[in-house]
Amino acid sequence: MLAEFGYAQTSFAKVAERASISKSVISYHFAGKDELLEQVVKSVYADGARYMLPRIRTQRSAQAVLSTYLRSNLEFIRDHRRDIDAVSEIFFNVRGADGSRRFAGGPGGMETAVKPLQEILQRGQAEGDFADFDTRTMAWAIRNLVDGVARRQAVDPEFDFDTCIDELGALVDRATRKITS
Amino acid sequence: MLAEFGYAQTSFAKVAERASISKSVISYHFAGKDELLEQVVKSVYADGARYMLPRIRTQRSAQAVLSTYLRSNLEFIRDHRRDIDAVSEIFFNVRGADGSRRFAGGPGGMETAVKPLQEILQRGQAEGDFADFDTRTMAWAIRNLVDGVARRQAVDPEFDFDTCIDELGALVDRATRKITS
Amino acid sequence: MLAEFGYAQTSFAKVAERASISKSVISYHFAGKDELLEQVVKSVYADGARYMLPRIRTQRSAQAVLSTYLRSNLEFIRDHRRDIDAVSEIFFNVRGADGSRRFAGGPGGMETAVKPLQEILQRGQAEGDFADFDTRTMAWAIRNLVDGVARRQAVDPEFDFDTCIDELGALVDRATRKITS
Amino acid sequence: MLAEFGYAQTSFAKVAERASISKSVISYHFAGKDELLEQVVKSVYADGARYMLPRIRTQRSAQAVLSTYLRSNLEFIRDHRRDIDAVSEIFFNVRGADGSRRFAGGPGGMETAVKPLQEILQRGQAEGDFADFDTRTMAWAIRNLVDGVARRQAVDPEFDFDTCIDELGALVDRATRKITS
DNA sequence: AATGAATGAGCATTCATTCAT
DNA sequence: AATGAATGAATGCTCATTCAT
Repeated sequence: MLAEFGYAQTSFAKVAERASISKSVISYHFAGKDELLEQVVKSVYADGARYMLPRIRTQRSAQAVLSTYLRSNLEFIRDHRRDIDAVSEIFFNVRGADGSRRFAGGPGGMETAVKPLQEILQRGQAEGDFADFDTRTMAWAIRNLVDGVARRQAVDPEFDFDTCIDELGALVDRATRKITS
Repeated sequence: MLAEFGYAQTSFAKVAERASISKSVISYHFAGKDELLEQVVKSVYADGARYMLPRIRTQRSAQAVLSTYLRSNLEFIRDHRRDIDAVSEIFFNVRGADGSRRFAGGPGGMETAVKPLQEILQRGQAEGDFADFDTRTMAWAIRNLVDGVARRQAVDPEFDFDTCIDELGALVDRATRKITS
Repeated sequence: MLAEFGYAQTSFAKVAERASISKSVISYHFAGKDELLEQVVKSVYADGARYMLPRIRTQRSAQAVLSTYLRSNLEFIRDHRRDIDAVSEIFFNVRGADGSRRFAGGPGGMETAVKPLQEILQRGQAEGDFADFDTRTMAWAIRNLVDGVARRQAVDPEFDFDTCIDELGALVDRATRKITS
Repeated sequence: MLAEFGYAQTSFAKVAERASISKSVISYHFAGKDELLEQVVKSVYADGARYMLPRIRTQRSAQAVLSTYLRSNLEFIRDHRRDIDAVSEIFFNVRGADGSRRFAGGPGGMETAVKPLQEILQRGQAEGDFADFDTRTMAWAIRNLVDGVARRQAVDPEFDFDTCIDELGALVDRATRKITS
């Protein structure tokens, strides 16, 4: 729904009609629109973590962790396209009264996603596998690469997911790996 | 306005109040909300092209062109933050009646941005400067990196633009350059 | 309301204020302005039929049927002046996007009213009671006579309904009856 | 314009666009919307009088005057369909602030049309040509018959004007003529 | 637990009109 | 004489939310 029509065009009325429930049941179960959306975000992030973490945990080296993180994240996006689109809509659109993005630092916010990634990168640099880049910028860059795939998937008819996973894996590898002569 | 409150919270009424004009003057000058937003997008893209193109044209090699493209694009984003945010909002939110993104392929759409970038990458590969990657995926990746900066700028208090420009320049260089032993 | 202020001056806001309800309740109960008006028309026509039909059905000869049709229709108009005025407003004013009258052929449209009248006239001619006139023109003429009474009632201070019923009955009788020497 | 789209859908903006003039020129030349419409009504009524009066004046007997009045009026309606439709729209729709019909008694109002007709009928009764009916009701009835033709013309695809003129002439003749044995 | 009816605030848009040029 | 720009009021309608049942 969110994924299909976008945030601005998604109303309780439409959601309720689509789900064959009454509008008021939404207000009944959630404190408000924002709480409903927060639940959606939390739920998708939990699903994502449930898929990715077991795969990542089998890895030892920072390099392998990063590569597994990237691959499993992209696989999750590939297999949960509508959910991911919905979360993008929410993350991008939900604002407080002052106009600030509500999900900026909260659950599902970028901070939550960037921090652990940055830690992997720092470990890789400490272990001598990664080149000497700014870990925060690299962490953001990788997140942008991943999130961008969700958007590309939505609009690019030439898009092939498996090629993309391989290519981005190679790209990130080249971008992070320390060159040894 | 758009940059500050987001698409869903930006109404004619608020725009008019902010600009100290009447609501109806907006409908008077533009055929509708969508036309107004289209004008904003076109105008910002024209500004961007006016800034970037002269810089890019001084370069010869694909490598230099790419690096200048990236740097000048980031500089433009740095110096036109509100405009860029506004365009992000519009690009992400404006939809047709069927829910499809209206700006997906049009002026300012991703296709318009990805195509020329892809051509630079193809030239670089032909000239033997760039590694053997999928040019379309790389072009999208670079666009995502650039657009992600606009978003990071909006939410990351630790963000330093000049570091970011240098780091992303190096990142893209490592990700594209052919390794010669 | 419609009867009082006319179609163009009857807005949701005024209706709501008059009825001491909120504007939105109108949109809640009806799909739109046109659907609301359609319901009004249907309802008044149903009332009219409920009044007229039992009276007409007691008659046998086409002459008696016509005279009872006319009299009962005028009585209904006399006793439901506001409703009739409202329906006139709607019938005359509601248009499609192309400017065509929406109710021209539909329920409450002239066709619906003219057809059965024409059949009575044809039967009367077949039975030898009515003169040799064009039944369609006569049917339209009788409808115009009847509908005109609603309008006259609205503007003519000298108007007396019972005189009018008698006079129009005699008029139509003279206009339709076959002269036998 | 009025004839085509109806009163409620006819705005200065549309009129101006159709006429290739600026909106403001309308407000410039007329005191307001109502004055403009009044001019339209006056103009059409003057045209009607210019067509009908010379024809009527050639007649002597009330019977001949009535028949010529009817025929020439219908001919004028046949040949000025759009104008007549426009006037119907105005007459039916223009209201004062209190909701009263502005043109009810004024130029083009029913009173103006009914009075002279009633006088013809009274003369005919005095001269012994017409039966003993209520002249005011008959005058209104004839006006309704005539005005109804304009409406029928707009919606009835089976309508044939020349048949209608002959039939209504005969109808009114039967309805008014004194029966002499 | 769930809902249908109702609501006030807000929406983009159109209206006839004004006014400086 | 004529107009383009601008406006306040009003339009039909949607919104998330409330509340009695």
